[in-house]
Amino acid sequence: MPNNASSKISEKNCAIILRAAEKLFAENGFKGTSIKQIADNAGLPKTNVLYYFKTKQALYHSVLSQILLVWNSRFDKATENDDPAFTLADYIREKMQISRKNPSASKVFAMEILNGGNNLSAEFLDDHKTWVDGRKAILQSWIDQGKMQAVCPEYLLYHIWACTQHYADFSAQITSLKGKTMSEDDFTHATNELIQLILQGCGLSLAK
Amino acid sequence: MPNNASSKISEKNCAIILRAAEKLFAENGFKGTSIKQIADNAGLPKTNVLYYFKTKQALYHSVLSQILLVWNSRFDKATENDDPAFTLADYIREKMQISRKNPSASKVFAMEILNGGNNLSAEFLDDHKTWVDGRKAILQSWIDQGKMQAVCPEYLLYHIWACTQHYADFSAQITSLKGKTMSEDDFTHATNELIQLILQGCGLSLAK
DNA sequence: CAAAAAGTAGACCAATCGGTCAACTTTATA
DNA sequence: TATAAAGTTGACCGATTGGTCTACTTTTTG
Repeated sequence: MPNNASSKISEKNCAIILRAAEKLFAENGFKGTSIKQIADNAGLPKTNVLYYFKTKQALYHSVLSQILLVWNSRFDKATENDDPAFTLADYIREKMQISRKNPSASKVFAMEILNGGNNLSAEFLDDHKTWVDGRKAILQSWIDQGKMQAVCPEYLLYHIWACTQHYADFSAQITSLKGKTMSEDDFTHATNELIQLILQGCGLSLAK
Repeated sequence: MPNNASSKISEKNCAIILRAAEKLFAENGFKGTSIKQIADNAGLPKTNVLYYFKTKQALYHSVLSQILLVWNSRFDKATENDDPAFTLADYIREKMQISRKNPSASKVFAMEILNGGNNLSAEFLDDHKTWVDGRKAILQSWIDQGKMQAVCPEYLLYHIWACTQHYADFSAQITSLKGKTMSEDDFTHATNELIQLILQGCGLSLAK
């Protein structure tokens, strides 16, 4: 567990371990995943995993913070002067891409929240709240400017998260209903349907 | 584990055990919950739990099927002649009520799907697909009749599920952001916002 | 090139877990 | 009320788990 990602070996092995751990935690949960499983999946002996990550909890925390680190978006930098329709459509597209490209990350996060979110740092929670407050303010200003219909910004955000994350978290259900996993085209279709639903639901449109 | 819910004692104890198990499975997952914990929570010795439910898996399956049993809705009996706006609003209201009244059930189901859904019976999966196919047909007929805008019925269902279940499954995140748990009024507000979003997103309105 | 640091790895351990067994008490029934 | 069935319970067991210890090899570095 080199704090400064020193050597090449350490960097490579940690990455392999984190990838294996993320996948297994997503499939079987924290308690349902053993260090041995992670080690086998990473092609390393168990002791080696414990060498880089002192405890299973520490490894889980690393997986979690690695996931949260990547979750930034162009919406982060949106301003009152931006166009709501374009900005929201863009945000939805980004979140759908994350669900498509990294479903395991979404699942681990979902499971963490589902179980109470007690492993999320106060720091992350603070940052998250700050981000949400910022987005709410921008949405409200768009509403005040008459750029979009008066909806509650907070619940709008919840609904966007819910729908986009659903395609990662509930992929097993969708696969079962479709009889096959969602293709690239299916994802594009779902994304367009969702953008249309949300924008129109807020009285917005992408048409120029 | 009396198959025919014979005696009063069996009935009562099974109910207590199932309630405790549902709560704990929702909080800690299948592997994260021990029979001892369930027994303690139910106020019974561990052996007694194993007397009614032969294995932990069997208990989990009982919890799961008990959850699925309750999930019927007035939408089940909707027809082509019904009003889409009213029917969908009603369905959303029902699903939001379930999230409010029985969040643990929703969480257990979510976790099951998240982990692949391998504990759901082929029978349930079949019934579920039949239900979805039926709803899709009704939605499509509403569209064909010009009663609502042309949206993909399948994805619309996904989005309704995603949003309504979000309020149960991600309650920890919402609580963290709000600084308090959602009140009855908050839930009503969220429900109205969601109904407005979905209906308007489908070109519908509740106004007479 | 030698010493230190980093990485690898098997043996091992205490704790916990799911589940069994046998002995007992309570409840239902003929 | 006698007998069977249902319910209760502690003792116990093998398997798995997270984690430690020690010894070894490889890599880095002065």
